[in-house]
Amino acid sequence: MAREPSPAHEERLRDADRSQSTILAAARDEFAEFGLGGARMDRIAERAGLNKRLIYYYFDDKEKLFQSVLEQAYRDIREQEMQLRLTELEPATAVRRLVEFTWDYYLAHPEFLTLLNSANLHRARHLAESKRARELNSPVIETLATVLERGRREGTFRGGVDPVQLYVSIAGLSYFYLSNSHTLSAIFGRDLLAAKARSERLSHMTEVILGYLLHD
Amino acid sequence: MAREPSPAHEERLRDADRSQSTILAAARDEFAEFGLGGARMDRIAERAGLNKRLIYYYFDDKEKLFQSVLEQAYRDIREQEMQLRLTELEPATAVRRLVEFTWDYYLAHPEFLTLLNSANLHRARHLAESKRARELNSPVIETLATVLERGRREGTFRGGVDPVQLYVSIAGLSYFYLSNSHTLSAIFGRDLLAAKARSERLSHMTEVILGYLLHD
Amino acid sequence: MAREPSPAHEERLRDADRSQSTILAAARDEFAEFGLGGARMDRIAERAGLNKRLIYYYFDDKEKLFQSVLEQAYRDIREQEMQLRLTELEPATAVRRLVEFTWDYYLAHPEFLTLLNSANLHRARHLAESKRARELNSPVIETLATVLERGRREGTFRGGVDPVQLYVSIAGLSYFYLSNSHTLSAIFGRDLLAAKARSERLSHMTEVILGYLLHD
Amino acid sequence: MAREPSPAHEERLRDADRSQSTILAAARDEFAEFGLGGARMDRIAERAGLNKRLIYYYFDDKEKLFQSVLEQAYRDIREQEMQLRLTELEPATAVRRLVEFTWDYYLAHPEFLTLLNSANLHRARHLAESKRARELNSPVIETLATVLERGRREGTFRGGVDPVQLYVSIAGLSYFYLSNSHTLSAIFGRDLLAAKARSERLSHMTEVILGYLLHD
DNA sequence: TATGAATGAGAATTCATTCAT
DNA sequence: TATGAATGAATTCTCATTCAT
Repeated sequence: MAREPSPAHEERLRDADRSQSTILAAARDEFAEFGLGGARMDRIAERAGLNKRLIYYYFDDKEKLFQSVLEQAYRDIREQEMQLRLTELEPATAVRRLVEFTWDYYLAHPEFLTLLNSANLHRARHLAESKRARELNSPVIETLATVLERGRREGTFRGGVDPVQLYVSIAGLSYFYLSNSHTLSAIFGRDLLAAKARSERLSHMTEVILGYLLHD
Repeated sequence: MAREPSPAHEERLRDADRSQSTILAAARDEFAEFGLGGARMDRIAERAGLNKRLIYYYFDDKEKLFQSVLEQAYRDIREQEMQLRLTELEPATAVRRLVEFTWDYYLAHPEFLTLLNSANLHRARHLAESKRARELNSPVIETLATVLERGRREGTFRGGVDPVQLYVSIAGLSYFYLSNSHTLSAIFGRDLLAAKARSERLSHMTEVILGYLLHD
Repeated sequence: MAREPSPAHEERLRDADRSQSTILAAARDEFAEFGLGGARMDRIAERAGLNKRLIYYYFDDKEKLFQSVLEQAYRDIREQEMQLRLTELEPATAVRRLVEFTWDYYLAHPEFLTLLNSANLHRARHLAESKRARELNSPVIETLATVLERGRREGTFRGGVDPVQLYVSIAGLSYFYLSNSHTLSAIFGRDLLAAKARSERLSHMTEVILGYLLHD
Repeated sequence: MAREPSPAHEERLRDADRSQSTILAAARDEFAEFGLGGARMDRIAERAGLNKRLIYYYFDDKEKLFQSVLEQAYRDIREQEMQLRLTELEPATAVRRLVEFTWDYYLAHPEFLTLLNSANLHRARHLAESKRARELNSPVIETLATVLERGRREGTFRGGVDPVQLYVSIAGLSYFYLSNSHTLSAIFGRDLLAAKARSERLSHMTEVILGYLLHD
């Protein structure tokens, strides 16, 4: 007997959705703070203000929960990248914009860095098992290719630049500095996250990337 | 009456040293493979072929063991950096040499990357507690400053380049690619560690750094 | 919407209470037999017929478990003391009654003695941490004060007797004999817990206390 | 070939004796502080400033070491009791002297109390295994019998007093107060070891014992 | 959908004791 | 007589997971 879903049913569904989101957010914070090995299901439940059993109900086990958190993290950054509209800008401005965006996003979402680290520690097993791994590919790569090509045609950019390599380089310049800010700060004996240090880093990175790309 | 240490006594001391080194190596591999949280003292003992109790005898607990492993890892890379003799090379060659060295070292010592990640996940607490943290500073920074200055005076390099920023950038270009090779491979759907991909990456990085530094 | 707890819910709660009581009783016996240091969490779980993990679930750790056992032991003896109704008896009879009660209680609850010894070995740390320490004060002290005062007014008891001192003395006469019965038996070469020895001890103690209190 | 012991040999023997005494003292303190179960062989070696292996060389194992400590503790108090010369005093003075001595000794040797407690927790197994257990019997018992008899003949003491019972009672009055001073202090909320409290306790105990013994 | 109670398999750490010299 | 190195068997405590409702 097919029935119209009752309002009560709908409400329960919304509750269910909300619970899952709450759990995902709590798990993301826990995994980000302690890594996959150090995260505690108990604490995730506590952070979420929900019963531990419910986590298992929705996500089966810790590994699958981590996988879901990881996918969500990728979806989040991809969604932001989608807003960039780089093709509407001058090539140099577009690249500068991408450098800034990457830097700002990593700064605002430090959990993204530690989640990536955890994923890689486990040899990206969690992505390999994800059917949607390829969907997590950045939309920026395509855009960047267009930007590079236009820059080259305009004569401002050098040719022969692989957009994937450039994308990875732009990410790496921010990533290493921020992901390792604690050890670097300890070793250099100064706070790499102070406002001045941050702005100097951003200038440097922009200069490196544009200095490399731009013809003289 | 102070006595000469007997040969037997000396040998025992060497045994003690050897045991500690063996444990450190085993722990390094275990921590690199599973992270601090995922590492198992049992497995470390097994890898070392020594009694688990002995680890505690020499290193007190897991945290201190990790700290020792981390310090050793830094000492290892610093020792290699010391051999570089960059000042004896032309500025551009010196920089190229440093890019290659960094890349090769990370490739040959993937455990260094994961150890760093673990250390940062724990906010470098283990370095902060290390009295020798500042001693872990890279000797290359000084050398790089000299190289940059000479290049600028010769007119081949641009001026105003902070050697620390550049050092971090060179490291970051290799680090991100290698540390995240698993997730990147999954997402791009190709093996980033294949020989061809590796040589392309090295070329790209060198071009980026030298393209940025060199005047035209 | 707050709901009435279901019968099933209530039963589970009762189970929880029952489990905690079972654990407490098992722990009391184990601590009494082996002391705090010699007690084994494994054995407590076995005695309780419950999973070891559950002990930690309810009592956090061994120390807190001991503290709970200790508080319970005090509550038990205080509850019995509360039944004594000493004020309804003649002063001399009341004191005799208290001596007998103390003796009988220690005889019937040898675990109380060893628990006290353990607590003192640890400098009463477990009581100091108990918010309810002061509540464990004996209700008998107050009663004894009344009894002593009435005896003095009647002219049968001597004056100037501190009820706390007397209470401690009455306890001490039984306590030392019973708590140290093993060493004393070994040294004297006779069984201090044989029926005859026990009745002689009770007579002696009563004579000491009343001989001291009573005017002639 | 029987030889005269060489001076060097003698010296070694004295060293050996000294080592054993040092170990015994260290063990006594450790057992007194932590009980038999809580004592650590490592700490005993550390306290003694001697190698742990040496303890096993002289005392076989932890149990035998405890037994030796216990025997030594009894020998110490018996030796002091031997100096009391109670028979040279008036009966009442002699008893008062014994009460004071017991109190002072327990105060000065709190380790004696905890050692006794530990011994009893283990059902005096360590004494039972000692061939010299009966030798540990107090010489005071005999003396006390003489004193009581003389007091009775002089008409100052009541008759029918068992010297063993009295000895136990005198010990018990001090023992309970001091052995349980921590719990009692916590429960009564005042420091039972403060100077004033101590002198009040001694007065009370003397009054109890003499009030019981003395005719009017 | 939601929950408190319960569990088995580990995991870090401890400890008395022995080895080798 | 004396010692530093080494060990196996516990022991406390943890953790992901399941049960029962």
